[in-house]
Amino acid sequence: MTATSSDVARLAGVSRATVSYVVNNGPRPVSDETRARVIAAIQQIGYRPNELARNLRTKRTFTLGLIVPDTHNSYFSEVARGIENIAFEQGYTVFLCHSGSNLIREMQYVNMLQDQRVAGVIWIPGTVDFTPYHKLKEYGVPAVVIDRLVPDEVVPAVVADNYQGGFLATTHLIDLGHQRIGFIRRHVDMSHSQGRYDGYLSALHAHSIEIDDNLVVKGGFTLDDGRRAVKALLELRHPPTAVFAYNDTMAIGGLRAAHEAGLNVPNDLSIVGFDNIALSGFTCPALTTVHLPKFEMGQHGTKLLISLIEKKESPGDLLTPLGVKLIVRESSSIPPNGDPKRSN
Amino acid sequence: MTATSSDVARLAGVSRATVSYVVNNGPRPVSDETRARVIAAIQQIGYRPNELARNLRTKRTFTLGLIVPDTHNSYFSEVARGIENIAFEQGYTVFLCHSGSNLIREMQYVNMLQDQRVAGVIWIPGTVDFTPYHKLKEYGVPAVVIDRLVPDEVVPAVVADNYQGGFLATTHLIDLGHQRIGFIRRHVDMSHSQGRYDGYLSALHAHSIEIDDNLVVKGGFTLDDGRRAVKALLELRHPPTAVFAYNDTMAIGGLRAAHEAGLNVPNDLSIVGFDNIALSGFTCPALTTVHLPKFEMGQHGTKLLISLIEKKESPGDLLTPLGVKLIVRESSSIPPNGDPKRSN
DNA sequence: ATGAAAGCGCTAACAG
DNA sequence: CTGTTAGCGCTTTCAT
Repeated sequence: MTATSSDVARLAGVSRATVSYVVNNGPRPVSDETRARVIAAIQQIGYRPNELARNLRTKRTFTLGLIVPDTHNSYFSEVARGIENIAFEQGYTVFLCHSGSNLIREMQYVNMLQDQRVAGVIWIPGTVDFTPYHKLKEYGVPAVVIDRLVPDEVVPAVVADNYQGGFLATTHLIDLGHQRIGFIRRHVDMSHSQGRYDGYLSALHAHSIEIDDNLVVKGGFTLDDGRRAVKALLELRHPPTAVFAYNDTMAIGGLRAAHEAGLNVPNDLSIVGFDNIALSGFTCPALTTVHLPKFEMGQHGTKLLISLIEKKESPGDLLTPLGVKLIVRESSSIPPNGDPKRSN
Repeated sequence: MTATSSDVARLAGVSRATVSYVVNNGPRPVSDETRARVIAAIQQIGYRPNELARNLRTKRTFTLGLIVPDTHNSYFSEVARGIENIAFEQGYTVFLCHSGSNLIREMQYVNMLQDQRVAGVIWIPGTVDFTPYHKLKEYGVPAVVIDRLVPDEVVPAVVADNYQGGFLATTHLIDLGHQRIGFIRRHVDMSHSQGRYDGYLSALHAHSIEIDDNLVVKGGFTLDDGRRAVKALLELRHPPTAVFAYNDTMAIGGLRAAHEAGLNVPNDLSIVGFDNIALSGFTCPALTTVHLPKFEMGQHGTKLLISLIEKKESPGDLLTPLGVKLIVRESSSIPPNGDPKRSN
C-alpha cells in the first residue's frame, strides 16, 4: 500500500541504507549525484518514512505526553497551546490526555503513554496524589510538573509566582485607597493558595496595615463558594471595602453576592481575582484580574522537558517560577455601569 | 532497560508467542495454568507491551490526529474534549495539532500524522483551503471534517445546525416583541454564516416581517468589526431594536457600540450572538447566547471517524448536523445593570 | 496447546 | 562512497 524505503531504493537503484542516509542526512555521507536520484525517487512515489519503524529501531521517539485535568477552561488550553508550540518547533508531536481530575485515569494514561514509549511527559496534576509522577519515574520517563509543587520533593516543575501575584493584587487594592481587604482562599490548601495568601499578607505588612483574620475566608473554589464567602464578609460588623479572591470564578461569585447585597462593583466594593479558571479572552468589566502567563508556562515547561530528554543541562534552575501580569482592566472590557439611557 | 516479551517468556518458561497470546487474548487459546504463569511474570517485571513494535507488525495503530486552528477559545477546546472523550473510551490516543489557521502548518501536520501512521484524522479547517483533506485521502487516511462543509463534495463531516440556530435566535427576538432586527454576518462567506443568515430570513418570513436589507451588515469577525457594524446600524434613520450577530465576539463588540451610543443593553437594544468564539463558562449578562453543542460535536465526529476506520457502516448519514441550544440567559450571569447603591 | 521462525520498515555496524 | 546484514519488539503462520 504505502511506499517503503525498499521501493525508493529500487527506483533509485541504490540500497536501502543509502536511502536512510539521505533521509537522515547521515550518519554517512552520500554523493550529490546519488542523493539527487534518491530524492527524486522519494518525491516521485510520495514516500514518507514510517516513524513507527524508525522509533522501534532507534529506541527513541519524538512524542510527548500531555496530561491535563480538563480543558474546558482557558487555563489548560492556553498552557496546552504553549506546550504544543514549542513541541512542534522542536519536532515533537504531543499526545493529548484529559484526566478529568481523576487519579485512575491519570494512571491509565501514564501506562498508555509508556506503551507508546513517549520521550517525556508534561503533567498538570488533577488531584493531590503524585503517584502518576512516581510511576513515570519508575518507567524512566522524564516528566515535568506544571502548576503545582510536589511537596517534600525536588521535581522539575514550572509554577507561576503566586506570591508575587498575591502581592501585586493586594498592593493594587491598597493603592486604590483600600485598607480593609478581604481574602478568599481555598479549603484544601494547595501551593497556589498559600503563595497568594503570603503575597497578600506581605503587601498588607509592607503598608503597615494590620491583619484582621476575620477578613480571611476559607472556601472551596466554585462560583457559589465565592458568593457565599463574599456574603459572609459583607455581613461582618466591619465589612471589607475590597476583596481578593483565590480565583476568578470565586470573584464572579463574589460579584453576584455584592449585587444581591445591593452593592455596586467596583464603586462600593472592589474585587480582584486570579484568572486561572473561568475567564478567557473576555474579561468581566467590573472585576480586576491577575493574569497568569499560561501560554508561557506551557512553553517553559516544554523547553525544560526537552532539555531533560536530550540530557542537556537544564535551563537555569529546575524550578522556573514565572511572573504574573497584573492587568487592571482589560482593553476589551465593557464600561462597568450603565451609561445615560436613550429614550426609545 | 525496559522489559520485553522475551523477558516475560524466559521468566514464565514459555515462548514469546505464548506471551503474545496471553497479552492479546488470542488468537490462539492458552491453558489456564500457562496463562497464570505468564500473567505472574508480566506483573513481576512490570512488563508493558511496546505499542510501536506491535503497530509495526500489525500495520495498524490506535492513534488519531486532531488538527485544530487554535485552542485559546472555548470552542476548540470543548470540541477537543469531546473527541478525546470518545477516543479514550475506544482505546485510541490522540495527537494534538494546532494549525494556527495556517495552511502550511496544516500540511506539515498532515505529513507528520501520516509518518506516525495514525488510524484517522479529525480536522477542523483553519482556512478555506481543503488541500489538507485531499492529501489525507491521498495517503489513504480516513478523515472527518468538523464544523465546515467542503463545497461541491460529499465528505464525512459534523456540523452544527446553523440554520436552526439562526432561526431560534431570531424567533427569540421576535417573541420579545422586536420587529426590526439587524443581522451581522461575515465577510468571507463560510457555510456557518450562510446557514445562520438563512435561519434569520426564515424566522422573519414565518412571522411575516418584511426583510429590510439595510439591517444586514457584512463585516469581519472580530470585536471591533462587531462594534463598527452595530455603530452603523444605530446610525440608520430607522435603527433596529435588536441585533443578531454572527458570533459572540462581534456581539460583545456590538455591546460596546451600544454603550458608546448611550444605549442600555438589553433594555434599549437586544443583542444575540453565537457562542463559538469568545465566551466560555462565563456568559456576559447583557447578551443572549446561542450555544453550539461543541462537546457533542467532538464526540460525534470521533464516533464517525472510528466507524470509518473500522469499516463499519457509518452511523446514519455521513453529514451529521447537530442541534443548537438557545439559552436566554445563563444561570451564572450577573444582573445586567447596577442595583441601588449602598452609602459608604 | 505450544514452540520455531519469518518478517513488519527501518538504522547502523560491518564489509568492501 | 556504497552494499549487505543483523536486529529493534512484536505477531502470526507453520510446524509439532
